[in-house]
Amino acid sequence: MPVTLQDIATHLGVSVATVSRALAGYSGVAPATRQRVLQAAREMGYHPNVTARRLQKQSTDVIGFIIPTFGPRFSDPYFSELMAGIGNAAAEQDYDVLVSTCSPDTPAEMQTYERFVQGRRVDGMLVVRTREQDARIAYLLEQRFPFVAFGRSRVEGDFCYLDVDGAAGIREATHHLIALGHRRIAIILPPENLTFAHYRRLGFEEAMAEAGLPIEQTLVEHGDLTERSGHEIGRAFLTRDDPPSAIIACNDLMALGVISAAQGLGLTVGRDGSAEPSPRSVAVTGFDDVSLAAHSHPPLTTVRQPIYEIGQRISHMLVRLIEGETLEERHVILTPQLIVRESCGATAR
Amino acid sequence: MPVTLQDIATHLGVSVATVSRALAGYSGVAPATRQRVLQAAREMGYHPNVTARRLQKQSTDVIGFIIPTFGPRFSDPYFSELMAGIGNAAAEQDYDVLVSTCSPDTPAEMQTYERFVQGRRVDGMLVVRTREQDARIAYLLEQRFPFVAFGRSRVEGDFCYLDVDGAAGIREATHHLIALGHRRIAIILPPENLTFAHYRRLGFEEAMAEAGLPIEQTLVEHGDLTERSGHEIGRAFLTRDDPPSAIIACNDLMALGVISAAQGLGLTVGRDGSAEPSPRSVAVTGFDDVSLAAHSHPPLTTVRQPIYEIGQRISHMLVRLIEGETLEERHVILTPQLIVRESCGATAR
DNA sequence: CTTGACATCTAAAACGTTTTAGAGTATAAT
DNA sequence: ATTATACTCTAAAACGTTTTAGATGTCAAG
Repeated sequence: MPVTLQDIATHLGVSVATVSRALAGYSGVAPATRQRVLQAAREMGYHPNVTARRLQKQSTDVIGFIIPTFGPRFSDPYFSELMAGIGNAAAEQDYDVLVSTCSPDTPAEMQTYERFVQGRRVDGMLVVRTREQDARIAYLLEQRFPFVAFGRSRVEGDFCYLDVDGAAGIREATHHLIALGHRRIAIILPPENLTFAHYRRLGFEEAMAEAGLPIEQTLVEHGDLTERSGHEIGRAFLTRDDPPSAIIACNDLMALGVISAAQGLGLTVGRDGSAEPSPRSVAVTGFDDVSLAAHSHPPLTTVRQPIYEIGQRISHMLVRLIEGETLEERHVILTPQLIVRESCGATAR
Repeated sequence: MPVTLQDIATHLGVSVATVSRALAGYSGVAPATRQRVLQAAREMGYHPNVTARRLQKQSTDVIGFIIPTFGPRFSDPYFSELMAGIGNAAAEQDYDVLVSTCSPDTPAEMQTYERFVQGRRVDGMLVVRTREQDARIAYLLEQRFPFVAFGRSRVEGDFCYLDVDGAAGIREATHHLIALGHRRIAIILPPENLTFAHYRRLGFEEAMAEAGLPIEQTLVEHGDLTERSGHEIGRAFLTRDDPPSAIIACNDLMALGVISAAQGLGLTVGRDGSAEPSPRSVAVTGFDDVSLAAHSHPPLTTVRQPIYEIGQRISHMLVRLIEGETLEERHVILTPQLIVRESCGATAR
């Protein structure tokens, strides 16, 4: 029993068309009539039915966002912040966000994309955690469906993306550790199929090469981006006979796991009083700068990517794309910033 | 140019009605015809237009979830896990989830609820982080709009909710600390207007009273649930002349903040070797058991609420409510479980 | 040979909006 | 007085589906 245009029209003795245009603010309706319509709409508590409007307009003003969740229990501050950025920017532009969660690279994930796209539930998609071979991107390209990716991919064809220069970020972090005297540096990379794993490895390799340092392959591991994974791999590194003096984790969650593993082994994270790297201490760096990073103990040296702003920006880009406006930049690369805190031992405790 | 029922109908020389019923699996269409329709639909790549279907059915099969975000930058592993639970359960029941983010208790928040409800964008709402006086709940009740709350509220009127017995959880945590010899116990409560703050305070008061211990009001503070807040308040507690020997934080994020503050002050969190509480150590407990809790250093003693399952359950309850099925229980209270780890000093380091 | 029952199908209405094409009526210009 | 020009309004189509009411044909029972 919600009030419809028809209700207002009959109540006022005019046609639905007139009511519609009066409310839409079109010209071609007498000021007096418009006032009457506006008032009646207010009094009768009219609220447009978006479904009907969507059917007519053949667009939904909704964007889709499918969160790749590892495992059923999924907990990551990174995504809540990204979500906030996406949601707020979308709301500003009068768009809604339809969200779903799926394990990456599964049939269920592709089905969800199809559900969103084929059912025309959304006008465009946001793709995050891009993969080297990304079936989602291939599919969206093939369907010629509007989308913006956070991250690059090897997939054939051009598409809009925003990415952070992970190579530069890790390069800087590595340089920093080298400058602090570290020579044996371990790295915990993201899962190999994710595009950003490639760039982060690259940055590490470049920095080590520039410094003329060899890379020991046994000090290069892939984690799954959880603190648990960081804990396990970190512990494995640190209990070797020849442990590294520094560990680069490719996201903050894993870095926090490494810190906890190190402390569990009685090691000091960061500076332990000696000027040089010592066997009783280990330097740790992360990537992301989630809000926990600043409040861990010791505070985490990390590479900051502005997650919230990234959410906003890809949201904006997608809306522009949907509305057919030309994008000033179809490919955006952001340079992340090294945030030096105490976990690498650079500053006093 | 997506394929419509009409397209199939003309292609096959039958009416849209027949195509529709054939696809819907209704009786009243000859088996042979049904086969022809099914095949044509497959070949032509037909996908129903959900918007049209929604308009006809007058329902959307979408549930709404508005995340209360403190501050623009918002980062909480708790919500990503809740979201995963809600999303997965919804998907199982062929429902979609429309998500938005708003600062709690603002006009913008109410507008978003109105937007969802009045525009009939969703068939029901999920309300989380309930407040003592909750305008959202009052509004939904007044509109007679289906919703399920995670948490109780003082508002007039009956509604469906699921809640965790926070009083019991904090009572147990407090008992545990008392049993370990703690007498001066501080607590960092959630913001006062949130309903669960009330119950958690209650649990604390009950446990202290049972043990015949006085509550010092200067050791009772309200935080804002961020690690930052935990850090600040924890530091304030610990730099007093008469610091508490234990601090109960009402969520894990704040507890992690407290731990980092304590360690920053050179204190040991958990056991420091002595059998009794010592001035060089402090016990810390949290609430939630987010996945970080198990991997912090020391691992966090906390009260576990099964966040993922809670998400699933409220999602299920809401769908039942929407579909007019009778709920076995309109009010569910879950008993949380104390998880003893090392941050309270009970187990060896 | 009816009559009714049944199976199969279709036309048309309905959902609530926007928009196109045009009708009707003033007012101004010729 | 006629024509043109706004101006204001409306009827109707359209969006793609579901569903109601009814049409048509077949067959069996009477």
